[in-house]
Formats: sequence, structure tokens, C-alpha cells
Amino acid sequence: MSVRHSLLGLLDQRARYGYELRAAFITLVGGSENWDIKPSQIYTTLTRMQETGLVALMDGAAAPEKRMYAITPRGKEELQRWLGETVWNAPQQDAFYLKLMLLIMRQPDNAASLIQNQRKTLYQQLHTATAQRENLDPQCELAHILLLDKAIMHFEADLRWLDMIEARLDEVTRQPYPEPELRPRGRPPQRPHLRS
Amino acid sequence: MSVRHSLLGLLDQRARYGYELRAAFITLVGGSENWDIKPSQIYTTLTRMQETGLVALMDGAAAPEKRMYAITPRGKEELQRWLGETVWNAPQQDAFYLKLMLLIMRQPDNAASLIQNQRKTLYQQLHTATAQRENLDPQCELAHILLLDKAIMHFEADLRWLDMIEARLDEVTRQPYPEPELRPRGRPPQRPHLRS
DNA sequence: GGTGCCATGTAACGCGTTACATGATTAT
DNA sequence: ATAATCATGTAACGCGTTACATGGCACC
Repeated sequence: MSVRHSLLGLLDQRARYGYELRAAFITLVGGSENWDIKPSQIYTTLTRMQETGLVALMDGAAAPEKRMYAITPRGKEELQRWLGETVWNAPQQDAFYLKLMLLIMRQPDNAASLIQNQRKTLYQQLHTATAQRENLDPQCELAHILLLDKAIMHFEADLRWLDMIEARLDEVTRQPYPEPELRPRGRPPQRPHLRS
Repeated sequence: MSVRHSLLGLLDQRARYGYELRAAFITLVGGSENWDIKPSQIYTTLTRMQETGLVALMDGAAAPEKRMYAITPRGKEELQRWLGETVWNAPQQDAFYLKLMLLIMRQPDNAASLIQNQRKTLYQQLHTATAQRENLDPQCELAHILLLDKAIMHFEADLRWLDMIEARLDEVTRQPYPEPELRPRGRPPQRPHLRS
């Protein structure tokens, strides 16, 4: 969802070609380590946007092997609409939580080490982000600093969350997995009563 | 990535059919408000997993219209492998950041209201999560409480982050968007020097 | 007789990745 | 020479959503 509109935003500044758009996007998010966007996605997205009428291919008399795209009025509308929309952070689709729950069902004794493992990874990610942040110049890369600040705050929150889980791990492990309530077809769970 | 393996995990407990798997998954994550998974995804995923050999369809003499799936040895292997993997939280793919940056380029004066707007949404989400948390019973839904705690902590972090951004908004707005360094083909930006 | 739950799908599309493929130019 | 960068794609696949479609059974 974001990529399409970001391209629209960058094309709103001026007409650009695919390769340039990719570079501009990566610059915008502060390096390909943070958000790598593959060339293939750029080009397929541009084609789709062209078909939808959000962008138009300019005639390339001037730039032979470059395909310059420009935003259309429809594209400007759509960009404006998107900018006005508030961002809804997706609900809790947490891969670690799922993994932990499924592990607890299978091998509850391994849960503690899964948590330890995850903590290590988070520390590492936190460290990387912090180091990256130190190397940025507030005078000209303030935006990237703020983006990293968010990452750092989230990593810290995740670490505190792991502590909470660890503290109550025994309790969690002891709670049974709640089976969903379903009244299936087929045989209702009839206890066999003697021949009617 | 998580759904496929979650189904595998649930099938590892015992054989189940699609409808049941969906209910079990939703129960696992604490309700469809948190993580709604569409029936269509369940069935297509099961088909794909069957083709890959991770699950097998049982012969349905007993359950005529239900398609019972069981995990295969290959499936158990894959589940075990996945459980051992640590979860790498994706780098900073932040839709709000992108929107803010693009808005600053287009209409810098609207940035403040975008932030206000986002803050409102976050407060609302925080409130919803908090209310939901209150209604859970620690005696039997501790896991769901922990999941909500994570959401709450992240919402709080996001709100603090918004404060940081707001505090430095003027500064950010004044910094120019850094154009990516590209040395394009075609005409290198040659200042016309008199006929050689 | 209708509403809602049980149960299973297909089709089409958008997003994103990996792998594959091509060819020109520029810098070392 | 050759490696890096510039520049553009295609094909296949997995994940996820929306919309469409079907049909049986249970309860009121």
C-alpha cells in the first residue's frame, strides 16, 4: 500500500524513471538496509499504475532508453486522498506470539530458551539501530534519526514485553489451550445409547 | 509466513478440517478483531501445503463433507525447523513516516494536522486495547492479555514518538529532501562548452 | 419460512520476493 | 579487461483480500 503511493508522491515532485524512483525511495527511507525495494517491484507497480491511469509514460524522444513517468490528474487526486487518510496500525499480528504459543503446546520446556533467543535477537537489532543512529547528522538527516528512534523505542518495548512474558511463563504454560466452540455436523458427539 | 506454520502447529495436535482450523487460529490469537483470517486463505493454504507434502488429506469415509487434514512427517520437520528459527522483526517500514515526509514536500503546512490526526487514531486504538484487556480473565486468558500488553506498549511508544516528531517538526520541515546521487546516462549534465 | 451457522471452495487482483535475463556505459 | 553502476524488464510463486458461489442443517 505504501509503495504505490510513495511513487506517486515522488512523481508529484517531477517526472522520473524507474531506476531513479527506486533510488529516491531508498533515500527517503534512509538506505536500503531499512527498506529495500526491488527493481522488479518498481517496474511492475509502474506498469499497473499506468494501466490504472495514475501515471502516464512520457514520449521518450529526449530520453531514449529511459522510461519517464509523470503523474496524471487522477494520480494527484489519489495522492491527495491517501495523504488525508490516517494510518491504521495493523492489529496484533505477532509472529513471535504465535510461535511461543505453538511451542508451549508441543514442547513447553523449550519455551524459556525461545524467549532467551528472541531477547538476544532484539538486543542485537537494538544495538544496530542505536549505532546507526549515532552516525547520522542531525543537521541534515533528522528525519532518518526520527525513523530510527521509532525502531529503537519499539525494540525497547519488545524487550520489556519479553520480560513480562518470562515472569509469567509458568502461569501461561499451565493454562490449557482453549478449544474453539464449534457444533460440527456429522455425528453430534452422541454417547451411544442402547438400541432405540 | 505465520499462518502456514500456525496451521501446521494446530494440525500437529490432531487432524482437523479447514473450518475448524480457522476457528482454532482465531481462538489462538484471541478473537477475529485481532487477527481475522479469511476462509479462502485457509483453504488455498491447505491445498498448497498438501501439494508441498506438509499435510495430507485423510480419507473421509467417516466425515463425508469435511476434509480432514493431518500433518505429515515432512510437515513435522518443517514445523520443528520454524519453531527453532528466531523471529526477525521487519525493519522500519513505517507508512506514517512515508506519508509525513511526502506531505512535507507537498504541503508542509498540513504536517501538523496530520500528526494531530494520527495522535487521535492512536489514542483511540490504545483505548480500545486497554478496554479489551480489562475484560479478560487472567485465570484463563493470560496469553491474550500478554498479547494486548504488547499492543498497548507499542501504541504508547508511537504516541511518544509523535511527540518527538512534533517537537522537531519545524526543523524537519526546513531540511531539504536529499536527492539520490545518480549519474544518469543520456546527457550528462554537461555545461555547454564552446565547440571543441 | 428466514436467519444464522456450518462447510467448502473459485477467480481475480495487489503486494512483495526470488530468480533469471539483457545490454550499455563508466571507472579502475 | 573487468567490475560496478545504469537501466529495464519477465516469470513464477507465496501471501493476503474481496467478491462470488454453493449447499446443508438448526433454531425460532
